[in-house]
Amino acid sequence: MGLEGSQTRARFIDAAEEVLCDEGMPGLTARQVAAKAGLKTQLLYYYFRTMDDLILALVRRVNEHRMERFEAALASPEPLRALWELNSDPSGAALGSELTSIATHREAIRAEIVRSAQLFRAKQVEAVTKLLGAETKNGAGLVMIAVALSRMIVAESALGLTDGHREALAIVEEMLDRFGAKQAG
Amino acid sequence: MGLEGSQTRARFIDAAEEVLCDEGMPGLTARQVAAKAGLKTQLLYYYFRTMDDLILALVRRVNEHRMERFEAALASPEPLRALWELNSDPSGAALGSELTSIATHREAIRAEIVRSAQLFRAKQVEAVTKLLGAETKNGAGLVMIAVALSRMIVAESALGLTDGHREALAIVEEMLDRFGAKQAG
DNA sequence: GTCTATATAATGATAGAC
DNA sequence: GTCTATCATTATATAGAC
Repeated sequence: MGLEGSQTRARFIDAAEEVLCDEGMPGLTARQVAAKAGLKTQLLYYYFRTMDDLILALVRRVNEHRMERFEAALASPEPLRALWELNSDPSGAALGSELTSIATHREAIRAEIVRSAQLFRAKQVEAVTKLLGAETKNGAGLVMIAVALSRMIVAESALGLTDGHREALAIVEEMLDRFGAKQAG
Repeated sequence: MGLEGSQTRARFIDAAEEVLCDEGMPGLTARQVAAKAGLKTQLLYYYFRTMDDLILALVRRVNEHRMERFEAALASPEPLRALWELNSDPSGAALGSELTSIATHREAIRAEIVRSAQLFRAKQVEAVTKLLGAETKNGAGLVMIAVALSRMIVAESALGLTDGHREALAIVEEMLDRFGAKQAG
């Protein structure tokens, strides 16, 4: 059984994703990942040369998941709202923020994260621009606002800080209703 | 000379602010702060019982600075634009993001950060609502969007990821022009 | 492939001399 | 107040037995 397709290897990546979601980047240590996987810390270094290697594999995994969920959202009956909900999903938004944090502090992984973020943004902008059609000529700007807003709301909510969230969500709802109506009609 | 008013104590806090700006939360260690201050690591524990104590003092300092700059922005000839620029200032926006990160990972300091974030948001919402007057009934929502957007743009720019930034800034500029014109007229 | 044992560096923090 | 010396803990990572 090769290293690439190994089930044990996959368990480490699964555990890393869980840890990143629950504890964020500071918790992403060899010990915590191995503990979550129920495996020995030293075994991790049999499957991954370094922690950066594990994190790189994790980043690729997170991006694949994100892309799958993105395609599913596009196929839903109300794609704009589904996209907003995808971005607002606590675990998804948290992972997005943590990826930015990882990219900031780990040079070795930065390029991969930036590249995949660019790809994901391009896909989202393309989809939103198409969905909005003649409604606006600035789909990219709206995507930026939606992504930034959803991430901040999720991060702050985790702290119990919700001031202004209701009002911001009202703006989003108004736009979704307006554009959703145009799509349906 | 008491501990509170000590100049050496202030040097540690200065150094901590620099480190937080340059390296982010992972770099905020006793050794790095002391090195930046040009002082011994152990001396830090004479002035601060624990690292959390130092970080708490830093949080209070950052908030004071932020409030001062906020008041200055309000007094400027174009307050809305000055507020946007305050939020978009790389060091200010980076500190805002790092404070959220600290609050997420350090329970002991969370309450202080959340409280000051609530205070700052309330002040910003009050000011923007007043400045916009009859233009909008949702100043809080606009403040949320502006803060979230500026933080994300600053964080991404530091990674060399600028896709969509121009388009998002165009939306902000359009609104500043519109509301600025109403103020002037 | 998985284990025990260990190397090395960094972390927060304390004791006690001066 | 500042110093030297030190400790316990955790980090990444490796060596070698089985």
